[in-house]
Amino acid sequence: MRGEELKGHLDAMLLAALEGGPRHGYAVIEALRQSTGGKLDLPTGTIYPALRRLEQAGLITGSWSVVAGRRRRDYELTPAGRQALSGRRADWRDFSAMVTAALEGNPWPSPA
Amino acid sequence: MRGEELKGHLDAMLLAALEGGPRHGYAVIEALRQSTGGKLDLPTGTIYPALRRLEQAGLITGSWSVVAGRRRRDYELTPAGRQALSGRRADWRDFSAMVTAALEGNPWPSPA
DNA sequence: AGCTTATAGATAGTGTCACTACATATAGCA
DNA sequence: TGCTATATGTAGTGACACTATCTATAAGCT
Repeated sequence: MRGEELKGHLDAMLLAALEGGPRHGYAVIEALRQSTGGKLDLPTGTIYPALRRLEQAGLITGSWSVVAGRRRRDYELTPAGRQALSGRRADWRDFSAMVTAALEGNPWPSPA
Repeated sequence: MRGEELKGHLDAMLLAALEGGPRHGYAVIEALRQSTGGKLDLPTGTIYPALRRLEQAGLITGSWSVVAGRRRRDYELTPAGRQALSGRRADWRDFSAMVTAALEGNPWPSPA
């Protein structure tokens, strides 16, 4: 999966991955890997900065915990995050419909 | 339409806009505006550099002409461009299926 | 004891690319 | 004379997902 393609859509997917309940970064990676049948395999260098960005934006809140001797930062959707998620989903529907329309284009040529 | 969202998908749309026959940059903008019901309204600062990039990549070829006293650069798909277009269309189908899957996610929580 | 893998997090730096803002020029209309 | 549409172009910016690298613990294998 070429990197550029993802631009602008990552946040929506991260929020969606947290919709089912709190998750830490590593678990988000796995959740997305599972829900996309292995197609989306995000590097840690992508996910951790992105989660910070979402936290700073107030869309998720993080809290530290220690499980099996390993520290985790669990993230949870805020109300604003839930709202943002539904907005992003709508955006995606619009966007994908638009691109699909552009790719289907005009069956017959209408030359300038 | 936020700019970042488009990243990586613009080339496919430009190639698609040229599929019905040669077009110059300005006409490509209008073609995409029409085929997307006005949703995609590309600025000239986006389209002209992008067409250059595609030309340099060998996916389209351009030629100057003068119509009604105005000079135009008409672009046409090369065989490589047609091949690239069908590849990009397939990429888009995969990509959009992946994002949709990620956004639908898991209905019930499966906490880590 | 030593090695590898999985788990878990982080950051510095890079590269791509669509964008804004601006500049140029012709044609047609009011 | 000015405005709009047509037509192309460049310089510079900013966003952001990426690569590469680092730290650290636990579990499993040999």
